[in-house]
Amino acid sequence: MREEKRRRLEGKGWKFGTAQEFLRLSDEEAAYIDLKARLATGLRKRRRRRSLTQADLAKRLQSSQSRIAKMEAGDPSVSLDLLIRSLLILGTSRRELSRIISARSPVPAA
Amino acid sequence: MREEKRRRLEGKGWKFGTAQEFLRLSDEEAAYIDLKARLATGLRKRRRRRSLTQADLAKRLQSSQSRIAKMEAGDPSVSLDLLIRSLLILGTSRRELSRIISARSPVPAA
DNA sequence: TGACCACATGTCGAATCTGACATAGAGTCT
DNA sequence: AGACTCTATGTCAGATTCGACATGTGGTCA
Repeated sequence: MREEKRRRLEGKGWKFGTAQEFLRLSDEEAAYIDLKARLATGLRKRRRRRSLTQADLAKRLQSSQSRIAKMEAGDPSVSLDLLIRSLLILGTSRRELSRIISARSPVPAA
Repeated sequence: MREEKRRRLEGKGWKFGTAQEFLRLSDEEAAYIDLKARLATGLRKRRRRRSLTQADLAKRLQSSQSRIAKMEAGDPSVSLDLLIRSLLILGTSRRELSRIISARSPVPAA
């Protein structure tokens, strides 16, 4: 992504420089964040359903507890790529993935 | 991703060290590649529908022609993140996205 | 043939993302 | 209270991905 654009996601994460910028999230940015939140929730749900702790899951994914926490929080330092790879490793099918993405509610029943 | 795992995607890209490794793609890896291919095709389709050249699209996405080519080729140097962001910028809705991902055919009609 | 045009491929410095670690809540138990 | 468990948050070196550029390929014109 472009610096110019990146720069709007200043500092650690979502904090923007000015209030108007905060209110002026572009459509794509909003869609991106929404999508990330859905995947994040989907991941947490699937982890919980298996009664795994973040540490357990981290081991399976060859990652770390802190990164799992960030994934589930939709942290800006986490890419869609990592979220999706994690879901796939948990055995999520394309069909389920598609459901997570398109469900009317941000927290799909499945 | 882990080194150990990465290392299997040696050299430039998909080429594996040995033939058995090539034939032993794990389920997640296969799903990941399949997903990437779908998004790649979806992107190309949407670009073509708008009669844009790769260079045109690159301008819109604030990227470069070569990266667009790599995206559409599902090149290993391209992340799902970039592919999805590009689709979103092209106005692809979550619903369409979900369709691209789950369609029975790897090249969804829409 | 040569001059374009759209696309593919390779490389590279810079930007971003990741796993690991430390540490800090918050909840539960004795 | 202290000990323990699970989760959240901050940091950072190393790995990955990025845009940009150069260059190659194939097609279509005159």
